Amino acid sequence: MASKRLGFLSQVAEDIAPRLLGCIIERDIGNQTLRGKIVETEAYQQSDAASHSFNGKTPRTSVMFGPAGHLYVYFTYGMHYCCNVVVGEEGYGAAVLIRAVEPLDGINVMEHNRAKVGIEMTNGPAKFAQAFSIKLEHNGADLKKGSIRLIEQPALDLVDVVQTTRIGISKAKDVPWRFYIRNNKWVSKL
DNA sequence: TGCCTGATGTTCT
DNA sequence: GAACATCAGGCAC
Repeated sequence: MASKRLGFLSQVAEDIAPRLLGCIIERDIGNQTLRGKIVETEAYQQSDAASHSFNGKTPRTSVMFGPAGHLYVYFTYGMHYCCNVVVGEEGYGAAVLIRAVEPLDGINVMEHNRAKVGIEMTNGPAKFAQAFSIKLEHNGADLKKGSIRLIEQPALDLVDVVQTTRIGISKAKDVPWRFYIRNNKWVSKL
């Protein structure tokens, strides 16, 4: 019964993170549909000290241990939400953080949500979550259906994908699991 | 332009 | 009680 769609999400996080670049995120708000292209991701998985799942399953991280293709939303720094795509085998805590997207449709709604225009709308994980109005209530949402959907796109040419170390973390900083689209202005700084 | 810091709340120890 | 996968504003240069 499992849909063939998003089947690639059952691979390991560091393989899926670059594969998600170029994929489309859709978000229904009222009678509007926001669409954005993923341009920056980071991989996190259970054996990784920087991952929320590193210390095992907790009420907060239980979604990460669930089936792939769901949304893991967490609240951080007292004021921000970040959203991840749960990946890998069920029972193994892995996810890919969506760090930045390129707005395609519903840009006026994103501007309203962010009170910003241009790249400031979505060039960071918390900015993206705010622009798309993704909050804790969406934790565990199914990305194959519902109001937030992930649309698979053909894999990008590897020459267009840049792989670097992750940013904004204090552990396992040397693990090169951050991926972004080369020469894309919507990628977050640093 | 780039560094520094305050804001803020959930989670875990 | 401390850590935290952040952001934005203020200030120095």
